[in-house]
Amino acid sequence: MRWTQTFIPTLKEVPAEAEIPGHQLMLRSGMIRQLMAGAYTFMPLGYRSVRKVSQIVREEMDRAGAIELFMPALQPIELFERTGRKDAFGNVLFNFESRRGDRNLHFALGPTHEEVITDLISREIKTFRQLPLTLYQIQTKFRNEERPRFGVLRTSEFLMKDAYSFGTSLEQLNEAYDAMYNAYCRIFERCGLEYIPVEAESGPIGGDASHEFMAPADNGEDFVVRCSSCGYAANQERADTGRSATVPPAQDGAADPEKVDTPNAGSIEDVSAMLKADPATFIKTLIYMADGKAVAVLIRGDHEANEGKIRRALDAADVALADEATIERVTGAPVGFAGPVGVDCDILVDHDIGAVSSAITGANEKDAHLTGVIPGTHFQFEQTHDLRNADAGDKCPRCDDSLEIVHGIEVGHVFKLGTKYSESLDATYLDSDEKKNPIIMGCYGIGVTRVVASIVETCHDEGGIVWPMAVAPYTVELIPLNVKDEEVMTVSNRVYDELTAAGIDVLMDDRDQRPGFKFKDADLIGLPIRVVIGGRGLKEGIAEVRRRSESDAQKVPLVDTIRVVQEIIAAG
RNA sequence: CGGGAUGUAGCUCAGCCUGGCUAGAGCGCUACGUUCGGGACGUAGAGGUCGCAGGUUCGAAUCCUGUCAUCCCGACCA
Repeated sequence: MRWTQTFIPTLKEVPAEAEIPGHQLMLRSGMIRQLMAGAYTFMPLGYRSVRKVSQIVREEMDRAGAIELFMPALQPIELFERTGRKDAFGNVLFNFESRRGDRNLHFALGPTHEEVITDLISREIKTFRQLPLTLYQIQTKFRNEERPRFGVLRTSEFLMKDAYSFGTSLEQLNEAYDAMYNAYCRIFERCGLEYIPVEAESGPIGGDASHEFMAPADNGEDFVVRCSSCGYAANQERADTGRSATVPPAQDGAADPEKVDTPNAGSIEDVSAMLKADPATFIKTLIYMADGKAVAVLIRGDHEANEGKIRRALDAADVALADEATIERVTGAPVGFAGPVGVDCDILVDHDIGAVSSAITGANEKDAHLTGVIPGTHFQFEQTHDLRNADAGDKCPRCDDSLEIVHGIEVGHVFKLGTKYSESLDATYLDSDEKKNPIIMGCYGIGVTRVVASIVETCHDEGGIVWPMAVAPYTVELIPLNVKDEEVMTVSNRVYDELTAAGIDVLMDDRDQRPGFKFKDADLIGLPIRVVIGGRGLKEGIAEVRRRSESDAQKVPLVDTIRVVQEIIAAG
């Protein structure tokens, strides 16, 4: 492709709306343009990378035995009502009505395709002989993001590969899951994207039923907890801590807690400022409703409660913070003054509480707190649990080292669904005993446009993008330094034709611009290999070949140019 | 959805607080000339309903009210 014949509007200045490097670079390199918040046009350059990533995804899905199909983005709302996800998605689901003749039809724009594919399978699959089967598509998804962010990283419309496996047994599910997991590793490796597979929150199936693939990036919205010695990695919601139970014995003759006035100070922050005390000496008492029953959850003041862990500790199906009325009934005080001493419900205690020797807690009385509260003495408990988010420095659950926290971008997710959708949409098969069973499903997603954004976000230097070879919009940027010089252009055109004939994606910057200008743009758009043809080099019969990732160019005899480029490509 | 900020030329921004003649700069763009190996220079130009609507005022980019849009922080995220 010749630059003058395509459409690559680069920007010298950083657009005001872009905050993070990846967004700035995609805008500046002319890869994307914004239409509105959360919706972007992929320009010719950006779209080439999208297609390269899509192609890698497609090849690896095919290799893993998945079969491609293409489903409608436009879907009847009724399917989401049947699975209960109309309410679960809430405002995130685009749904609207439209007239057709004298009828009013109610549609959704697909946020993902479990419903559509399960409905399809329910109609077409009759017998165990037709299974297992894994289907996938690469399609635009729609989610009404409350807050689109970071350019193409978080949008209301995005390109996603979604795959669904259907089987008759847990073994078939595990086989499909493993195949997808391995395919994902290959995909991210081929894309040149650093990734960490992490254990993720997986709902009722538990265990290893869900993994997220995270690209480590400072601007990532997710937190990954990992151990650098044993490789344990999990997202922050899921991560276990290697802490153990500590139940202190009751102390005889310990002084009673002292009540202090804390007018209008209901938060840990307020009270710690008022009493000049470290939040780590507080016990935070959160009143939760677990399957309709109130529970007081005790967490150290400087920690974050984790609802998933609380739910599992209580073996409850549903856990949520209690409403004000419940809190007042249980504690006898307004919100903000709950404490474990004298609270009228069960208590659930985090591991770290046992180690607090003398704590500040709510007094279960308006505008008052207790100091000198001794766990095990002033309130009793028989067991402690892991109830909070993991933190940097916590002990690893698998080895003796400690955990660290890194930011990450979620680029893929594999999930053992089980029979949630097959049951609600009646997707069943007949087994060899002629018995009807729900099909066992898995779902597997990769955000294609998000992968592109993650690569740009993580692969760049001061000058611009530094594309990994496999996903670069073009592999080579060929720069004739002076397009008015006939000899330079003759040679450049020849090299261009030869590179093209060798099957190499080449972009020739044939614009009538000064060399410095073109070099800057070349660094910006960041193609992996730069070939420069200039009058000076021509006198010596050489071209300059430079990898974008290296600072020095090598002088190559003109006749060897193609070979050298091919060698660089082969070396990756 | 809660909090904060911004909206002036294609882009980046000044001007607004303290209202006043024809609304500015740099970059980009057009023409001509000089230049030509890391974002050149000169000359001459084009380009603006100051987001939109209403109000206050003799007079509004500037003050007030509303509204829309975008961005940031937080909540949410099958």
